[in-house]
Amino acid sequence: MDLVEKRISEAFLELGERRTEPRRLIAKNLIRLGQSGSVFSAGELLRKLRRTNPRIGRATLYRSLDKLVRMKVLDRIEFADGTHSYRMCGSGHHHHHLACTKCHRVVELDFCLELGQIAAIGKQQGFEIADHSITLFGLCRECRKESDSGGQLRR
Amino acid sequence: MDLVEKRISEAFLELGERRTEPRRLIAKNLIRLGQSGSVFSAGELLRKLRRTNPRIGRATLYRSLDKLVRMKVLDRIEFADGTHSYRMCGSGHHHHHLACTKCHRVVELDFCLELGQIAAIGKQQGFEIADHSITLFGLCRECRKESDSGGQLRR
DNA sequence: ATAATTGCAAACTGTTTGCAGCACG
DNA sequence: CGTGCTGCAAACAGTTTGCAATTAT
Repeated sequence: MDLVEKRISEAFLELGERRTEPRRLIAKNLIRLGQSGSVFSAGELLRKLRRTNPRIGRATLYRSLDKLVRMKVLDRIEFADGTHSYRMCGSGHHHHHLACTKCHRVVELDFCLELGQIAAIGKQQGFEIADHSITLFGLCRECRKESDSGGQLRR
Repeated sequence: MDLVEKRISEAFLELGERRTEPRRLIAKNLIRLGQSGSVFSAGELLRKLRRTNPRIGRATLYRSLDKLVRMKVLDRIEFADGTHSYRMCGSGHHHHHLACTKCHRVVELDFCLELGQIAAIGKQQGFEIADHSITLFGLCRECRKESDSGGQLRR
């Protein structure tokens, strides 16, 4: 928790500089969101921030999110339908995601491709591979239950 | 080539029904795009369609693209920056992508995760996993050359 | 001081919707 | 002929930009 807090402020420091009020507020909220493992959209977070500080600017938030994603403190998860959400990285290290296509719940996964595999593909295709993303899609336990018990409407 | 043509018209048939002029035009263009392996955005394709038929509607194209993606005739590739492009599937079967972060060139890859691995994760997390996507990101040969020879500006 | 950062409003991009009329079968 | 499909225009969501005012250092 203090770890995350530190990573956030460091991230802000590293690119921008100043320790400002809006950034503090954003950090505070992200830390809480990190602890609960929540998945959220920019809009949702903005609404939440504005409950505390109604005058916080949309652009300010977007600028911060960008920064934090680039610093890999924040994950941006792309869903199959083209939408995306944010989520604090639970761990500092490389990982992938398992996402529920119905409720957009997201689980962090530790598994990965083998490095040799990636290297081989890179060489074969003449690409210098810098990164990769793996996302598994499906229904989570809860959403599965709901669909099981009789489709959209029960009688 | 006739394979693809067939898959496109079948896809149109399967969901919608009618063999209409705009759909024919879209199919024709997609076949060509499939042959050249090009990656394109909805907007680009719309512009191209309108060179032949300036009155073709934006919505018509979007509706068709949706359909074709759902039928897996067309791939929608999500880039790390949140944008996406389309590309005809070169092969009918399951595959993944390697994308250039600079020019958005895309290569189709045959490799995949092991089924056992996916099953294990699903069981462990209580998810019913239905699908997954893997995208490798990096610089393609051409873009690598450009960046090598002296950053943004040479003297 | 002074440069970074902010809030605001307007602009923008890409996509979706509602609907009257057209045209496929 | 009837209904599915189309083109249009307007609406929409999410994000970005330009800028004058504000604020951290």
